Amino acid sequence: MILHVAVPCPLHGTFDYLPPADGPVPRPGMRVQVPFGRRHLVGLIHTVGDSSDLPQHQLRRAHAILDPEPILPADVLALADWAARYYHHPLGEVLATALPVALRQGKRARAGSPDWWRLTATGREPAALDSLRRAHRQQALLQRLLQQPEGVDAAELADLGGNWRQALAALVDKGFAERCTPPRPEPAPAPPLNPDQEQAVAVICEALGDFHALLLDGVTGSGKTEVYLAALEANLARGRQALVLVPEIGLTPQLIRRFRRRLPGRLVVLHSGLAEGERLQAWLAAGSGQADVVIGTRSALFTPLARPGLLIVDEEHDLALKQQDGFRYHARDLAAVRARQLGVPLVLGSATPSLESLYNCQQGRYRHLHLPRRAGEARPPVTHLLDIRGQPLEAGLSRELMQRMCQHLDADGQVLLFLNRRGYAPVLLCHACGWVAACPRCDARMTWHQRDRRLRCHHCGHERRVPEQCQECDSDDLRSLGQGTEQLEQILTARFPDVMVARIDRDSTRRKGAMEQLLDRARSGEARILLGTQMLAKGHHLPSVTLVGILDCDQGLFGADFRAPERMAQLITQVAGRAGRAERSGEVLIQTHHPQHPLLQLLLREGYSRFARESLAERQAAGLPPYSHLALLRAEAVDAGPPRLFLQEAREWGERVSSPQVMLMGPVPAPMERRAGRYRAQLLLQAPDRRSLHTLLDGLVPQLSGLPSARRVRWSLDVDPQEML
DNA sequence: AGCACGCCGACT
DNA sequence: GTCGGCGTGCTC
Repeated sequence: MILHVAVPCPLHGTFDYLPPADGPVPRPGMRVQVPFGRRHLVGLIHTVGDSSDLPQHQLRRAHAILDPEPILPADVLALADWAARYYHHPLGEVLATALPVALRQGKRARAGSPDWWRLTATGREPAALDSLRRAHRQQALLQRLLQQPEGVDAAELADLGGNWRQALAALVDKGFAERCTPPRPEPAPAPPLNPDQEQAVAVICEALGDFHALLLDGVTGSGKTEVYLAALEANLARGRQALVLVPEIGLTPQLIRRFRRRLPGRLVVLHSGLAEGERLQAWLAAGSGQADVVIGTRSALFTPLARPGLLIVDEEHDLALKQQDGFRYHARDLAAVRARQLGVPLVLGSATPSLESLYNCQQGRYRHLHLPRRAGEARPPVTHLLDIRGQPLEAGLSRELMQRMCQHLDADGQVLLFLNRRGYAPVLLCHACGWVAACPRCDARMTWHQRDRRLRCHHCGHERRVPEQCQECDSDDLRSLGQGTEQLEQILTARFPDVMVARIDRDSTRRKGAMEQLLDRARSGEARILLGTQMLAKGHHLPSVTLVGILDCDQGLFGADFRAPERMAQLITQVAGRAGRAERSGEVLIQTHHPQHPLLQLLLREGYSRFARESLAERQAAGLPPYSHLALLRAEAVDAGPPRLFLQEAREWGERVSSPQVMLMGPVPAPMERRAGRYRAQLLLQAPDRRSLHTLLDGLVPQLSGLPSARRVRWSLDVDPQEML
């Protein structure tokens, strides 16, 4: 018997071992402890065979099988295989992303007791709460537990932040709280669906039990979540589990709470922010079938499911679904592979679907479901461009936008301002000599953060104090250029002293729970001006926003990346979607220096779907994805020479093995050549069809690691790159 | 990746 | 004479 084992190393293929002398019968999907060179690694049995390409005497014996049963089912192994081949990434590393850290390290895969807690009879007595007057954390926790006497999932207690575990232990010590079994609460009733939603739900339910790919294309506020919930309920009623992927878990606490309230089964959450043990327990609960719904970020795609029935990818256009380093997979694309393998439907949801998914609809590969109307009474917002050419601006705000803000605030409305630049100002400039503060490690300027008197590079994280004088001429006339969210907040606080301003960006939400707190203030109406970056654009339900202002959309019009216009359109549409979601209709104002720009005109006059259709036609004419296929070979090093040399050699190899229809472009320096102290370059491969691209990569990738120049660089291959940076 | 081996320069 | 720099090779 020969074990073909995948080991967590950047090496392609599997390694052959003799089975251990004793222990369980080895089967694919079990972990094995193996000697590897001078080390001992935890590998995964990929296949069990009866022969090896190597002579018997070169094989070593595995030390031990670590699992009594496979921890990965055949479908996850098959998915990993497919992904390793498609992304040309070492199988062992692919499988490593599939496993929770605890299992990668060889810990036992044992399900613990459920992490659910409730108050004891003593704990429910008023005296208990009184006795905790001096222990705020314990008091808050007890109050939280009082709300749900039948028990609370520890994952929800984490919302309390801080050291809640310690407080819980104290309550248990006092005899106030105890562990309990998860109750099955009565789910909250579903609101009535409108005909479009009904129709979408009907199609999804019809598809249950077989593979179908469905694109749920619903304008913001159209009630996609209700469609998911209805589909999840139907799937649960068939006794099946579901997997729901979201771009970033930090942005979806509301969604999770809603799922918990509404779904009858047990829901587990999987993301990188969880403690190792929590993550393992959630993962095991999915694999054993104890969890009914798994909601997680991209790596949750690899979660074993005992009785899978439905896959959902929410915000399928979102970039965060594609891993940007190491094993660069796209969770949406792999979800399609997994759904097909499992024979279950895949639902991709978005208000601004990716061009790739729309193309798949055109080709008849995906079925296109539309939710063209907002749910309930909500009407679509009215959108206008504000021509700011030659206009005086204050912190980036035009007079007209300021006036409209006043009107909306006077009318008891709420205002949301979007500015995609955090910090006080993106440039610090010497007015005497023109010197600007630049990052020593990147080809980029440092952003001035006035509040903590520091300059920060947003590309590498490099920080320094704000200099008092110019570093070139010693002048102390340093000025800022451009504006960021911090400056905007300052101006608004000064201009509207009676109105609370909530700034939501990476700096103001760094603290755990800070974002939820700020959003709560917005939702309660306490804060009436909200301003922020990207993170404000994503899916938050802010029902009383009546005016949305986009301060600067012009970068999106002239991006170097061919996907820049599509990203801009998605962002504008998503931000605009925050306005007028309840009974009030909303207004959206977009400041621009290019009011006549055809892309903006098209988006505003015709809407996102029409914009997307036109963009697809342009892609077709230009032979760009999805009408062709790309792979990007990147290399970086402390010096500029080695990356170019490596890529040049790669190109020469590529030309030798490739068919003439595959184009090799480069090597060229990356758009920001120096970043974090390293010079970066790239080689772009473009092919009219997947097959010729992959034939080339099949021949090329094995050569690369053997190249002498490969040792002098860090290189990586990105199949279907989403960003050319 | 990790960890060895190996071959050259500056130190107790 | 050694300690250690990182170039090179290998892992079933």
